[in-house]
Amino acid sequence: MKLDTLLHQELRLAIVSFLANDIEWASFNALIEVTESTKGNLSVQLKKLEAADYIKIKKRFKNNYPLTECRLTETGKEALQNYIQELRKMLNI
Amino acid sequence: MKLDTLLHQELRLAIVSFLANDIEWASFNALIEVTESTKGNLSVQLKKLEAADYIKIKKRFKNNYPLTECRLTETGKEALQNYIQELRKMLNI
DNA sequence: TAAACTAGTTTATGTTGTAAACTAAATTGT
DNA sequence: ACAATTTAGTTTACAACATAAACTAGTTTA
Repeated sequence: MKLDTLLHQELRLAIVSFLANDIEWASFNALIEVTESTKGNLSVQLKKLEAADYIKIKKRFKNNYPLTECRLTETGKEALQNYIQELRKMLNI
Repeated sequence: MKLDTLLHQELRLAIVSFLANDIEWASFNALIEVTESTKGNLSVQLKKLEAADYIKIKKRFKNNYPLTECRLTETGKEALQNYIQELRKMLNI
C-alpha cells in the first residue's frame, strides 16, 4: 500500500512516462495526442504534477500563439522509478 | 488510455494480484493483512470485484464465526494479465 | 449477564477525475 | 472591417470514487 497516488492515475502516469522517454520538452498539443486526453483534463493534471514538482511548465509564444511546454524534473523522474519499482513488487513482474 | 479502471486502483489491484499468486481461496482476514487495508474498504472493493466477476466470494461458518473467502475467476485472471500488458506498454518495462 | 471480541456491512464524507463551458487572442472569409 | 472560426489553453460543475467511522449481528469470556 504505497503506490504514489499522484502517479497512480492514468493520465498523469501517461504524461510522466511519456516525458520520461527521452523527451526534453513536450508541448501541450503533443501531450494531447499521445495521451488522447481532453484539453481540460490535461490542463488540470499538468498543474497537479507541477505543484508536486514532478514536471516543469514553461509558457511562451510561438507564431503569435501561446505555447505550453513541459519536461520532467529530477523529482519526477525519481518518483516514476520508485512507482515502477513498487508496482513490480506488487505484481511481481 | 486503456487501463482497466477496475484494476487501476491500489486496493483492488493488491487483492487481485495477491489472489493471482497461486492462492486458491483467501479469507477476508488474510486479505486485510496482506493489503493492510481496513475492513470497510476491503468489503466495498471485494463487492466491486465480484460484481465484475473478477472474483468469486464464498461465505460459510467456521468455528461458529462467519468466514468470507475469495478466489480469482478466469475473467479476473485474464483482466489482470491484460492490465499488466497495457501497463508494460505504457511504461515500457 | 455485561463487557469485549469477531467478522464483517452500510453510509456519510471528503477527494478526485473529467468534460463542458468559458476566456482570450489570432486568423480567415466576405 | 468585422463576424465567424480556429488556436490554445483554463475554470468549474458535476459525477464517480475511495475511505473510515459507525453500525449490525452474533460469540466468547469473566
